[in-house]
Amino acid sequence: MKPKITLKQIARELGVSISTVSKALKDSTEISEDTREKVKAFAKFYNYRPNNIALSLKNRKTKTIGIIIPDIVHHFFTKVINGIEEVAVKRGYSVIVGLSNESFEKEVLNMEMLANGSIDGFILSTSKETLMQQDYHHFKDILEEGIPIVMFDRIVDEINCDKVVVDDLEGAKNAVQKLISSGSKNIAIITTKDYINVGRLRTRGYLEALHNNNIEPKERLVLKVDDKLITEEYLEGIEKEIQLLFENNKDIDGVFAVNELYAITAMKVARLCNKRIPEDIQIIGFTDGVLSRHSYPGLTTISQHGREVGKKAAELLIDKLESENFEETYQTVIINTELIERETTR
Amino acid sequence: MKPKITLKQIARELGVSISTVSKALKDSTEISEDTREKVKAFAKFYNYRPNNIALSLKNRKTKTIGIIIPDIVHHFFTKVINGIEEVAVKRGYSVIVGLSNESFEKEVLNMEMLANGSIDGFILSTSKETLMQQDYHHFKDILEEGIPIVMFDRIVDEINCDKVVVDDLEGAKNAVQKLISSGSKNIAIITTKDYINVGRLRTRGYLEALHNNNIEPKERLVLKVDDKLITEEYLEGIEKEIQLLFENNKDIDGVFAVNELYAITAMKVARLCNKRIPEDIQIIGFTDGVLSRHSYPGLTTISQHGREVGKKAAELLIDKLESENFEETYQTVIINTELIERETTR
DNA sequence: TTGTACGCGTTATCAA
DNA sequence: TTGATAACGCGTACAA
Repeated sequence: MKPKITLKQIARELGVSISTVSKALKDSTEISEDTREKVKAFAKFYNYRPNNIALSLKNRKTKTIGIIIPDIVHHFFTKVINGIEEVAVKRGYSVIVGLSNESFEKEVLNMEMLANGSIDGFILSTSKETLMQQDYHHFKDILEEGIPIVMFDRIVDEINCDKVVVDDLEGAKNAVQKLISSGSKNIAIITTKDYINVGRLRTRGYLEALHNNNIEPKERLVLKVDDKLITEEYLEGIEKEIQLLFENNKDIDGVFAVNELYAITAMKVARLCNKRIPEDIQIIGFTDGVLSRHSYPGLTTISQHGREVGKKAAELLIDKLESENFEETYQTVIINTELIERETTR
Repeated sequence: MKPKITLKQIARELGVSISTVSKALKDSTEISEDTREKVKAFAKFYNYRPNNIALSLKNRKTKTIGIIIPDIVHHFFTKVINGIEEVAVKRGYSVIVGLSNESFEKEVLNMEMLANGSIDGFILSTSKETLMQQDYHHFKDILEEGIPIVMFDRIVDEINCDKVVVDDLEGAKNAVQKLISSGSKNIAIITTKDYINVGRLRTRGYLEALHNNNIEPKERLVLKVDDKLITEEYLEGIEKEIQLLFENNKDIDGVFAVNELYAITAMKVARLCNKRIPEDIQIIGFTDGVLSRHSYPGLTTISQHGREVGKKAAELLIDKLESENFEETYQTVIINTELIERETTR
């Protein structure tokens, strides 16, 4: 076993001082050609690399980004991480991931932990519990400490920081417009409870699209699923709720689901009701997922471009981190959505 | 803005020495009740928390685990991360994620970067390129440096370290046995090229199951897909290959696919060939994914228990990190698979 | 009971 | 051209 070598050890072996070694390795002209070569050869032989921790302590910069997300087993978040990581490595940063598991407490703990020197800034999407309780003191505290935050997707309006969001309103409008244009008359929406801003915006888009086409919205066609953690039993719960929606509203001929799971479940229920897709009923989802592409029939969706969200978020954060005069000016970047037509629409 | 407070600042404010503050905060009896209270009150007010970086430097332990995986947009890996994170936080560790993107170079770079003090140990799954090139010097180097590694799923036999694997052989045997028991006579396997040990083992399981049932394996029923990075065009490539398999072997009445994507694609092709599932052809996959559960019809699969893999890997690693006398004894833990019957088998 | 000194690994400044 | 010293933030052995 040969543990990592340090400047000190090199210095001792070569009979020079630590600072000489340090300078030699950085090609400082202060050091003679001779010793420079000697030191570099030795360092190379022993595969010397500066210790990141020591550098972090000295520079007061860790060159790592903390990502806090509610759930990693989720295609959208995973795409976002991918995007973040891509620009992070490109700009010399590492990425440390904390999962809140949709819990307020875990979100707070995780952030406090990482904020104690482990990271230079955060990129995060808020947990459901946090959104529900509307307790954002941890975000405020961390910003107060001078640690920048970039929020994405599930953002908090009350917090003043950079944000990257998907164009939920416009995307939803496009989705519903597509259904209308293709002949659906009675369009249901399967959405989340209102405290999730994402669901709220998509619901608004649904209503606006209806309005633009002079269609009277009907309360009975709006299903707000109680959005808890996804467990096996809960899944059945969603299915039951959607089943009820279909049974009580035999006239439904179009469905806009605010996420992939709801859309897929709606397809399943439609099949159970012997409705043909897309002939009898059109379905459209909102997601970036794998399910949509590989479902049968292929699900038409509004793609969220999660990767772009991540890339943009990382750029915003790193720009802020590396700007000398960190101006107190924040922006909200909106990433456009895209309608991907597959087989569940006509 | 109120930046993080340090021991030094507390000491200065209170007119005592740094070590007094340090001791007071740890309830040392060396310090008088009086100053202890005073210090603690002050620290609490200013929300003092020790700086992780300084602690890491001092203790020569970062209390963080480096995870290196080929691809985060992948349900199995995501489950594994989930498992790792769960036991990591429970035992006071953070998790830093590096993506190799199936590239040898990125794998090496990422590991070298993190090995310079950022992490205490690695949990990793090897990239395809690394497996293909069979160049494992970076693993050796890092182990040499005294940094423990736990490999999972795509392991490397030549490297001496702890490993956690799914029981690919047994799982594959069970899958094929299920097909045989349910009446399939001509069972095809859709697998990867041999350099992926996982694919190799599953292929062996397929052959063993056939053998156990006195069925002669047929070369023409074995499809080894050229397993590159998954892109849109590549996806079509797989589909074509499978289509060819079906067309050239009209007698196929059972398919064992070594991953979810192949299985789903096989289902698609079967539909195109007007084969009823499971009446005319049974299909079974090998995965932990979401696709299987939500596909139509629901895909029967061998579940890999990714979460368990992650949990076990994290336990092995942390145990090793925290054992005083890090014995040079390594184990390979095998996580059992489970047959989950859905609608693609009879 | 409190404080001093040292070390973790590095770099920057200043002195030799 | 080289080296000693201080500093980043913390904990601790030892001295006062």
